[in-house]
Amino acid sequence: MSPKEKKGEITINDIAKELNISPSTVSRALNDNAKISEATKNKVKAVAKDLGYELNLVASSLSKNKTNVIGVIIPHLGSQFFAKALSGIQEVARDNGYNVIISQTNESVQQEVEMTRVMNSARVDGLVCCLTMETDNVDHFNVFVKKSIPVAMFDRVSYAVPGPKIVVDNYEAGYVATEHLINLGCKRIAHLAGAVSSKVFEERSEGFKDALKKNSLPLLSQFLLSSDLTEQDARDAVRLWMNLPQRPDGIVAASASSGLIIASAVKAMGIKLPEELSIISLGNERCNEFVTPSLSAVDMPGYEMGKAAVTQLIKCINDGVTDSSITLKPIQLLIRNSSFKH
Amino acid sequence: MSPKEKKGEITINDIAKELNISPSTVSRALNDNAKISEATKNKVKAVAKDLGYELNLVASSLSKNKTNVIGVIIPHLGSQFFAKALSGIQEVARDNGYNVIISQTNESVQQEVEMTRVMNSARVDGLVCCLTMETDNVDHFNVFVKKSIPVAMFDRVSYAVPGPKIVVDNYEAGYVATEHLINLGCKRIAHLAGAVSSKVFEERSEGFKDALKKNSLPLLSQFLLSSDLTEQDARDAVRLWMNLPQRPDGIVAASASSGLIIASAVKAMGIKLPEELSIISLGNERCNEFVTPSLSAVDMPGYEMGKAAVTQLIKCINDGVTDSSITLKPIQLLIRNSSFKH
DNA sequence: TAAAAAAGTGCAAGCGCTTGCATTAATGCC
DNA sequence: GGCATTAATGCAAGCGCTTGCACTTTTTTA
Repeated sequence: MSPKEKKGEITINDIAKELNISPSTVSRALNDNAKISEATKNKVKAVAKDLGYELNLVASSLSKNKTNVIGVIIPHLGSQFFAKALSGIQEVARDNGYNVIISQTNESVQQEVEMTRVMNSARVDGLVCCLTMETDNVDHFNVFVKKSIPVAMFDRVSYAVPGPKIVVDNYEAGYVATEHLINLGCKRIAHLAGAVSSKVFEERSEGFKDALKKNSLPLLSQFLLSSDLTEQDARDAVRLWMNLPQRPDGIVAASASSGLIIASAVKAMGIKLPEELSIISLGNERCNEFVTPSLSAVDMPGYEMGKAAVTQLIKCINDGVTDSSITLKPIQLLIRNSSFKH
Repeated sequence: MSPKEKKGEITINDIAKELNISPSTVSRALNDNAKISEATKNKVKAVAKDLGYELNLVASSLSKNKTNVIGVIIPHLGSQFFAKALSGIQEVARDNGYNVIISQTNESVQQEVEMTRVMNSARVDGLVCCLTMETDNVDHFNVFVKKSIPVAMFDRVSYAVPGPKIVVDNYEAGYVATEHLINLGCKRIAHLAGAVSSKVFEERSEGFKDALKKNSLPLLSQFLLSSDLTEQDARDAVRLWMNLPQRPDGIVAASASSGLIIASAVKAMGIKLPEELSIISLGNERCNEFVTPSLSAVDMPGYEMGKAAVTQLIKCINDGVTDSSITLKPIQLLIRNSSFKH
């Protein structure tokens, strides 16, 4: 094995030796530095290609004190909303020359804290994250704030951390969905809400309530349920509502998956959708098109949120951290067969 | 701004100065090197914590010539199967002290080539990937092979690249699914297959054909269609089949999403599922439970494949590249309401 | 045509950490 | 009590690239 192959890695020094010039010239040539003559650049590039040289990003990062890496911390990788968001994140990052390293918290605050530590160690140039449901203390982001490493948050955000926030107008989502049911003639609308501690779900609830109020419809206390939106929660809610003497004639589900479960549970009870009951969910999944009846939904633009988050993040990386806050609209109302004109 | 804060980063030198010892001792102490006394270790760790020191992985990687990063190249981040796989990949990686950097090819070979270049530049310690549908030339992986950087492939793999291969037994999937329909009494079973160029789909087809043969059922040529499994392809297949004088009484769809579309298209034609026609798809999605009738499927264990891929990869990183090839079984047959006893 | 400006390269330090080897201090042995 | 071990620490080079500054050569300007 010749010494050149020992490490299997070609460096700028190899190129330099080959051409009898200095490594600094090689570096500058490869980076298209204006001070290097075209002739030299061409020679260098040719040899680089010849030898199969590929920039060592690790070394480059160290000396430039910039990694060109964006860290992503999200609750799950497996769920549709986040998968979409991640896809958007990765695309924009790639287009701007950034790599992205990922991590999932599984809704555990402890994991979230741990992951910020890892991201810090990796010296990411920026962070995009969606907080855990339980996160209220956000001190673990201080490391980044102190170093002016921008942190962009989307969906579940905290205004206690400076940096871009990308959210959808959850209030409007709740409002629009509810109003849609009202326009169809529903009079007794129920809402399965998410944990009150979460801004996202609180706002959706507010939108729901205001839509009722604006339309002079009463809000029955049993018709507004808060939960963790687990499968069991959804089933319990359905059981409770459907055993009421006065059943609801419309349901607004706070999440895509709870909507799906509610619809399925209701159907299992033999209740006719949408004739006896209209359903709409806040958050759309591909499923919604395929179930019978297809499920109306307010679309939450995960992909767009991901893109927007990174776009803003990169702006901050380049121009310094700012507090830009983007509320994505319009939220698309997808009217399908689960909501019906009474 | 004091000089210590200028960079905002605490280094081992800062700790060394604070304690009047050498940086090497600090480094060793932090790494729990046996040659360092407990007393020193404790002092060092205390000061490190005090100053808020966090290892600079970039510098560490450079000097150790090991990044502890695993690169992932997959077709999409947004699709359910890959999202699951990614989730498994990330978990195992994290548990073993690896970070993962991601990229998606969008089924473009050119992107795939580009991404291998990026991963090489990032000096990943290992690569896990699922090839593009169109990938036949795999020369772009040679860089890694030459450097003995292990490459683990899952689902869509190439045996031309050394390293672990994680696949499901696609033949068995096709076989089992078909047999299930046969056991229900289906006599005229059709199959919408994927591109023949793909091993995955070819094997599923083979399983389908063999199941028919084994059970002495004829294979009608119009009943075996190859396609790219797009939405349009699925609709076309349904139209063709349902206009036949002798309609099929069972359909095996080569993918989860085509199965969903087939079921939906068939229902739209007023055909009764599962009374007139049984459907099963190779690949399961959450949707399948929620559609009516719920869709039977052979489950493809994405999450497990992801985990297995990284597990094998890390084994290779530690012990050298080997060609371990894992075929995941048993594939789970999820019998739901779309397949019915005739 | 001499002086000034511009163009093109090279030198060498530095990014923060790791590690082989040398050095010193402490302990054990006969 | 002198010598060989062992334990604990420091030195300094090196990982591969970047970059401020110095230097040389060429071109421009008056």
